[in-house]
Amino acid sequence: MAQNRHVHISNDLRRHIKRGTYAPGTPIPAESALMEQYRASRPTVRIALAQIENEGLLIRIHGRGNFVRHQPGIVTYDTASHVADGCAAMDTALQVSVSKRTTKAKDDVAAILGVPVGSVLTEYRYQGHYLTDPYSLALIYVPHAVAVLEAPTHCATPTGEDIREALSRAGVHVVETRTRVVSRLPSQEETKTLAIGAGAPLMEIRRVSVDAESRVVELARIVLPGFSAEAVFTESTRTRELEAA
Amino acid sequence: MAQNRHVHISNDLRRHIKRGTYAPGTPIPAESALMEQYRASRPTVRIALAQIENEGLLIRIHGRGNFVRHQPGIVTYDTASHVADGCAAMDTALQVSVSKRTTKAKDDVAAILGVPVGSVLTEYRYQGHYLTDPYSLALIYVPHAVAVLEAPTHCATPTGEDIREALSRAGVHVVETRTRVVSRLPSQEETKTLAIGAGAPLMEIRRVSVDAESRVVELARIVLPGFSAEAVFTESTRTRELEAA
DNA sequence: GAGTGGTCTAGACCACGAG
DNA sequence: TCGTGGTCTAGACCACTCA
Repeated sequence: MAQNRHVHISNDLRRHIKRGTYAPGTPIPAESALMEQYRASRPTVRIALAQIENEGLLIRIHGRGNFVRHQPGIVTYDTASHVADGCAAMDTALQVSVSKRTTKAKDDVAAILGVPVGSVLTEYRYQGHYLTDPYSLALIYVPHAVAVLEAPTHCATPTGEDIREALSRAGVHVVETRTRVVSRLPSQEETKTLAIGAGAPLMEIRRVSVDAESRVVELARIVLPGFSAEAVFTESTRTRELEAA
Repeated sequence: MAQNRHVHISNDLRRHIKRGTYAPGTPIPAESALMEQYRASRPTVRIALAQIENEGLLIRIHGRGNFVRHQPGIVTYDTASHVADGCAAMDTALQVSVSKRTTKAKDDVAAILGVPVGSVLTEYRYQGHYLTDPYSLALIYVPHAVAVLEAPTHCATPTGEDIREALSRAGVHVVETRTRVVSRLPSQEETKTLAIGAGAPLMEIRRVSVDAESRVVELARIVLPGFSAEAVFTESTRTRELEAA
C-alpha cells in the first residue's frame, strides 16, 4: 500500500488522530516509542511527524512532547459577509485577543499607506486562539492622521473586520478595498506565534482600505495557517456595469 | 550567523542562485560534491536542497541532477483586470497550452456545478510553461448543457479567463463569480505536473461563474505554486450601495 | 556501467522542560 | 536529573538516467 516507510507511519498516525485514539491536547507516544512500534529509525519517524505537523494535526514542543492539535473550523475570510456582530455564531472556544500599540511607519508599511516614513500609526494586534492553540494573527495599521480608535474589548473577528466598522463610526468611510492573497512558507517568528511547522503552508492576506479621497485609511496583514483558512470573494458583473454607468 | 548547518548551506546556495553563479536551467554541483564543499553529511545537504526547492529555486530530477529553476514573474490572478487580449504584455517565454476533453461529472464536480452525477462536461486543461519549466495548471469544466466551446488556439491566459469571454460570445452571460482561495500542500500528482517539491506551498483558486438564471456555467480549479502566485481582488463599497438601490 | 538522486539505518551529542 | 525533542553524522542500498 504505502511505498515509503515514513508515509506509512504518517498515514497510521493520521488515522489514530482522526479517530480520536490520540485525543486533542494530549501527547502522542514519544519518538523513541514510535521507533520501536514501527521498527523505524528516528529520522524516518521524524519525517512522518513533520508531515502531519504541517497538516495541522500536531504541535511539537521541544522537551515536552508531540501533542495532538485541537481542530478549529476553517477560518473564512469573506468580504461579502458583513457580520454586524462578531459574537454571533462564534464558537465560545474561539478567542481573539486584541492589543493596541503606537508605532512609527517603517518604509514598507509607509509605502503602502502612502504616508511619510516615521509617521505615527496605531497598530492593532489580533491574536486568535482556539482553546490552548493559536490559529490566527492579524496586524492592522491605521495612521493617527486618519483616526485613533479604541481597541475592541470583545467580539473581535480573527481578521480584524471590526476596525473598519469602528472607522465608519469615527466618520471615516471606506470606498474601496484591495485584497491580495499569497501562499508561502512561514517565517521563523510565524512558526512560533502560530505554533505551526516550518513547512506548513501559510495564507497571507493583505487588505488595503481606501476612502473617497483615495487616502489609505487602513492596512491589514492577516496571517493564517493554510490548513485552517480560506478566502472567499464574490463578484457581481451587474454592479460593474452599474459602476460604469 | 546561521545557527543550523542546513540553514547555512541553503543560504549559501540561495545566494549563488540569485547572483547567477548557478545559472537557470543548469545543474548545481552534485550532492556528493556539496557534501565535501560544506563538510556536511548527505541528509544535511538534502535538507538544505529541499528548502530551496520549496522556495521555487530548484528542480530536482532523480538520476539527472538538481537544476536551477527559471524564474518566471508572479502570476497574478486578478478578477478586476479584464485583459481583452491574452497576448498583450505576455512574456514570449510564457507558454500556455490548452487541451480539450469530454468527460462525465464526478460527484464533487457535479455538486458544485449543480448537475447530476454523470452529466457530460467539457474539460479544458490549461498547462502553463515558462521555458522548460511548468508553472501553472488550470482545469475548467463547462457542462455540455451550457455550451460546447472551441479550445483557444493561442493567447490563452494561465488562469483560463478566456473561457468566460468565449461563453459570452456564445450568448452565455456571467452575472456573478464566486472565488475561493486556499493554501495547501501539493498532492503527489501536483508535485509532478508543476515540478515542485512535496513541501512547496500551493495556491488553489476555485472560481464558480453563475448566469442570470443562477445556473453554474463554469467551474475553474486553478493550481499555482505559492512562490510565483498571488490573487488580487478589488471591491468597491460604492457599487454595493448601487446594487442595494 | 558510472553517476545521479531517493530512502533508510544506527547512533551520537545537544537543548529544552519538568520535577 | 531525566525524559523529551532538535540536529547531525557515516554509511548502506536502491532507482533512475544516460552514454
